Amino acid sequence: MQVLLAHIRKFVSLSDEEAETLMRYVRPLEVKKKEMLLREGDICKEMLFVGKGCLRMYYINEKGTEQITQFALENWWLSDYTSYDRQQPATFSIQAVEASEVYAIAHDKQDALTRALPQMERYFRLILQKAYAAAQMRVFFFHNLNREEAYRQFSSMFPGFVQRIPQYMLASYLGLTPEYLSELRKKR
Amino acid sequence: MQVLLAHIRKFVSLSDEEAETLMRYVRPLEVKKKEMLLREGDICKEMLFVGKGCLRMYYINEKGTEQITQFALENWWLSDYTSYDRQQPATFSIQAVEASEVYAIAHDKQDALTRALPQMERYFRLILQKAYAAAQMRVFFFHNLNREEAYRQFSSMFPGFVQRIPQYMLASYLGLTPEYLSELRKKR
DNA sequence: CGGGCCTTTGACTGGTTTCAACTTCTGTGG
DNA sequence: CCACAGAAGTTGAAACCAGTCAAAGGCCCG
Repeated sequence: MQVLLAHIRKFVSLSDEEAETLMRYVRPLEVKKKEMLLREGDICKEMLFVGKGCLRMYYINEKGTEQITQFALENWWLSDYTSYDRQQPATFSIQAVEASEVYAIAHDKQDALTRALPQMERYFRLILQKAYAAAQMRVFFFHNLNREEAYRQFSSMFPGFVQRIPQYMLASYLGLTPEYLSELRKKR
Repeated sequence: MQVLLAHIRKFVSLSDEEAETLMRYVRPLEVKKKEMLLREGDICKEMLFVGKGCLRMYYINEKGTEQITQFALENWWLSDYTSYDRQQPATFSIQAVEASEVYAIAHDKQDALTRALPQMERYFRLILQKAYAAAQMRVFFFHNLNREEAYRQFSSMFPGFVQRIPQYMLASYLGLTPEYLSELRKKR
């Protein structure tokens, strides 16, 4: 829980007493590798914060293969926000890539939380602003670069992460086939 | 200004008196077609709300051609959020596609605004949540569909909008060449 | 009415996918 | 602790989606 508190305190102030209050609205959970946190079609009832480990969000495309749209590492929030915002069936599934420590805030408790701790409204605004900014930059990169350049760029930006996940997941995230990624790796 | 007030009131309550207060923090501006609202390299000092008209966000890629990453129509907010959030030089430029009515909120006034009207913190959180949700769905569509399908999907989702903008801008936004788009239009 | 920008057309090119077969790695039960 | 089955990664050939380039035609706006 300390990881989450530390993250929040980077954006807003929170006394020890307020931290106590906060913890009553947070559900901590330990998940095993490959454990599912959200299934396509279910309602996304919680926002998920990764304290330790790694999650992925994906869907099954028409060819029947998994297409990864997002990873979440330490200190990132992950949700199907369309499902969360409107409480409608999810487009995406969320699964643990590694054994992970996750902290969840439920949609139906978020109102009460922000009433109890108004500064949390600001915190959520700021993390969403950063997440949206990252999404804009992602469009920039993947429009601008071809697949090969995208792979090299991504590898050099997150060298540790590339080792951490299976290659076929990286291929899926970058939008290329495992075969082609294999060819690129051979080249250099 | 009524358009903005109406939009805010869809998410949070705002008395007439509070609306008065709000207006002191908003800069309304009329822009002509092709007028620039942000240039790459400048600091994005404001969030922009489109009351009427249409804006586009773009950058110049290494080949020297404009690459559009986003459009904003009526009731949408647009900014280079990386630049806005960290007050650092912008990656993108923003320009009016049509003559437009725009309402701007300055970064250095946003704090004072949310102190004067705490419910605005909630408003911004909610519109960012929706914007981020839309960004997630966009990744879903454009990973899943090939260029032809993306074009047909987009045309059927926003038939009016496709008429409203020049073809080369649509091509740029969808990430294909004007020549190829022309070929697709001929086909059906 | 003219000039420049937008759109169309066609030939050629290449980056990337698909498919199928083979090899290597990994984890689970005996 | 080893064996083995399934999962993950590699290789190569053939096909295709989409880009590039060049040139001509259409259309908007001054």
